[in-house]
Amino acid sequence: MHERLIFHIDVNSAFVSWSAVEHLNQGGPDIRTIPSVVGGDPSSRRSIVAAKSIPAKKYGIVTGEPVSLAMRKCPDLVVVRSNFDWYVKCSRAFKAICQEYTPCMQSFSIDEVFLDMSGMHLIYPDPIATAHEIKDRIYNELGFTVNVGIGENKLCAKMASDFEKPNKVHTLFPDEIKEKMWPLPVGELFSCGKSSTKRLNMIHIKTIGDLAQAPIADLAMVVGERAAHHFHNYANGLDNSPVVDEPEDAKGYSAETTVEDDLEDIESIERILLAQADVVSARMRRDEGKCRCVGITYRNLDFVNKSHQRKLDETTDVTDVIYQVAKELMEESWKGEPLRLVGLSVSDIDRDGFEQISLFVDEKKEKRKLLDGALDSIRGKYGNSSIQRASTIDSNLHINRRFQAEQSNDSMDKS
DNA sequence: CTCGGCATCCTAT
DNA sequence: CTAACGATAGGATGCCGAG
Repeated sequence: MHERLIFHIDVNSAFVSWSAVEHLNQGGPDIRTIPSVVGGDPSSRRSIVAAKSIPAKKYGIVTGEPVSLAMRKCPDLVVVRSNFDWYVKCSRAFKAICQEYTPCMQSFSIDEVFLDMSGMHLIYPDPIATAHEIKDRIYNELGFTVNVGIGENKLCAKMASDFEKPNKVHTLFPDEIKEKMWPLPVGELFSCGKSSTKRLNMIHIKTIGDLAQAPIADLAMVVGERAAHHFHNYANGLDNSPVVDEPEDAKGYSAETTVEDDLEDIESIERILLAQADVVSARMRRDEGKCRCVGITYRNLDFVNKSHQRKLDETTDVTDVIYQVAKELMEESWKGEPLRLVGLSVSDIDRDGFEQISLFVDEKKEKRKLLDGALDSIRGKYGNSSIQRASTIDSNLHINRRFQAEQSNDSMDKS
């Protein structure tokens, strides 16, 4: 097999960039040039920083911290509410441009793609020039900047795109790994998070270079055999995972809700579970999946998480079945302490699409399926918020305030 | 010993 | 003074009991 050529393209501070373009369209300021953050509902005490501008970063503001803390670090901070519908449009436009350069593109998140440019030297003889062309086209046509990382595999391309920002092209080829990657703190290595960093620091591994040169047996003592090999490969720039251009089927669906007012009674909790069963099962039905496993999670005021799940006898996509199981699981597990978060998940998804044949048609079940189908088709026509079960309206006040996932490059900023 | 089932942990955007 | 803190997904790990 020949060597590969991979690009990783990452929108700089995606949510801030995209909100900046949106505000500029309406004659507002460019929030990229002032201390600003994007977060959830600004009126919520529990809103956190989803993305920050480069000027905001200079105040020590970090992604994931409470907006209230960020405002104390910088009293003039501009806080912008995230607009997920707009972000999806920006994301689509950005990916459409990227897709023009290769048939093999992997959407890695809302603001990141991998391009497999292998064997395209006849069309694009100069990869660095091509990367600049993509980057500049995105800026000229859409108004926001990206970084492009170039390497012989996905890991190197991704590490490279995280180098100096914004609006830059970087390479990380095999002969550059020692010079460009090894001096970095070990926590900068993709997939080396907080826990792994701490364990590796315990055996005096501080940089990616330290990690690359450590005996695998030493690594195994602190992170286990499997992770030891994984980290050894990554630190040496080794990765043969393919760019997967087909989106894969979801392995599970989940919803979780952090509430403004702590939950103290089972009725409030069940209202939320019903709302969650509704949205989760609708998403699963949209994808023509059925689940064999239902789970709940919850978090108390000390941030301690608990989860409880159960395998079902047969697969289901019926809202009410999922809700009933979730309710049972909650009753079995919750001891009555106040909660700040409740979640519902379905997994073990079956997509074969074969109806389970039963000689005795369950009439109740048929009716519930008809109901779900009717609700789904109305939602499909008029949008998700057009209809909801009466009993979920109250909890939807919280659902609608739900913060939308960050998924920008910001969480890769570690410095 | 291996596997399924489950709870928890870790990592990512 | 400290603590404050989101949604969603995928995978790893450890434990336990069954076969």
